[in-house]
Amino acid sequence: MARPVRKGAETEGDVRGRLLGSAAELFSSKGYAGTTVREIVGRAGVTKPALYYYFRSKEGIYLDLMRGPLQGFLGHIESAMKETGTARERLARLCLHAYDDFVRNLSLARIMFSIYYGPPQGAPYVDFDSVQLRFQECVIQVLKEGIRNGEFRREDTTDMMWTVVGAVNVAMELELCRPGQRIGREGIERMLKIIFDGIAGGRAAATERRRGR
Amino acid sequence: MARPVRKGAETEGDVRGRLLGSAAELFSSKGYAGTTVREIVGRAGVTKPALYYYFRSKEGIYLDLMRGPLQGFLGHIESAMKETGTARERLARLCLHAYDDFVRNLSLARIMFSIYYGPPQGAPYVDFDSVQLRFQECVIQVLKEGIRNGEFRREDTTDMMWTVVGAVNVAMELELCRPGQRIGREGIERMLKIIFDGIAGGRAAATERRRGR
DNA sequence: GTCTATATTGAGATAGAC
DNA sequence: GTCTATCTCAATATAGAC
Repeated sequence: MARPVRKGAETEGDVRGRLLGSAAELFSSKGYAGTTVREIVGRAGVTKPALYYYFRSKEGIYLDLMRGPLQGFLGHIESAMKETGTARERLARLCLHAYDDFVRNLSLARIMFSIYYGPPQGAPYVDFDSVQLRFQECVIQVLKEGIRNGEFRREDTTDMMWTVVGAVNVAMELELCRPGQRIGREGIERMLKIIFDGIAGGRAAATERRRGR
Repeated sequence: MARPVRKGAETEGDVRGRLLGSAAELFSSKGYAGTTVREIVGRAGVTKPALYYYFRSKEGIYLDLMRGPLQGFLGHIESAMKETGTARERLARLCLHAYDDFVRNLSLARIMFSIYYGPPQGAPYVDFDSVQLRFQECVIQVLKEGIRNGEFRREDTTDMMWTVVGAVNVAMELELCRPGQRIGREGIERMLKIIFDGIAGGRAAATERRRGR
């Protein structure tokens, strides 16, 4: 044998890719401040100058790591919004797309989650908020369509949106802290059914409302 | 003037209390690994040996900080379970107690949240899970009572529980990342109404179900 | 591009005076 | 109990050879 050929057969192959993969796992399992560049390069099988060559710093590799999945998520919800169907179907698809994206990038999602909801740990600023906001806007938009066509009651769409977002979030959170006991896609659909029934419009709900006022 | 009298007039007064307060704010705003003991003692107006005297280490002050609120939370939900009323009322009270407790200890809640759902950041292990599990058990217990007395449909209580927990969590998360735009107690009550309507039993829902099968 | 070797800073923790 | 002074080690980052 000549020297060990690692290119192609590896998860990433090149040094840059191995560094990104290593950083993702370590940031995800120990946090940003809790991870050292020694560990990152050690797990990637290279030395420190390699990291400082490809990325300019610890902050640099962190930022490079975040950008991809965030852009991907935005793209996926935009294309999910183009699909057709009832409001219930479209909302379910939107939520499941978000959940699938989350599970696909579970490692990075964990560190994003902990920095978005928790302390920044000294990590450089990343605008998670605008992504979250865009998702909420999409949910509200479909809810309003559902109200217009009579699928949902004519009530506060913000409240409805938060309830829907809560269901998706709780499925994600369960995936983070108790993967065994996860709700999964089917669980999300069952939670959404409960919520949709709770905000249902149409005959029964309409008469009930007229009676109530 | 003699030397500045700080006792009593301070938030905490004694050195130990000032150290705890300082650590709470710093862990909350910078994470466990992102906070240094120099910062903790600096903000508390004392020097390092004082911290190592009262607590044995950085891990020690962190653990002392977590224990109180966690025990308090457990106590509050147990006493909330003793109160009476309809299942809807009891569930709402349970959720609002949890939310109130969260808001009351917002600083610590932030760091708990980020370590429970995210990477441990090198912080020593704390059993957040059993507290969360106990809350979930309580929700399920009241849901089952609601099914027995006809308030709720006879369906999967786990799905119902997750939907309820999702609503509470989303209110907490909003408090963490966008305090201005918070849903608050009233928002939780409105979300719960949606969910309760979605799982409602009684006359209408009962006939609907008999028809559906 | 990737290494060895090292600079520099600041981390957690402690000895010992008062 | 609280301080000054200091230990030890590991952190991020870089210089410069190959």
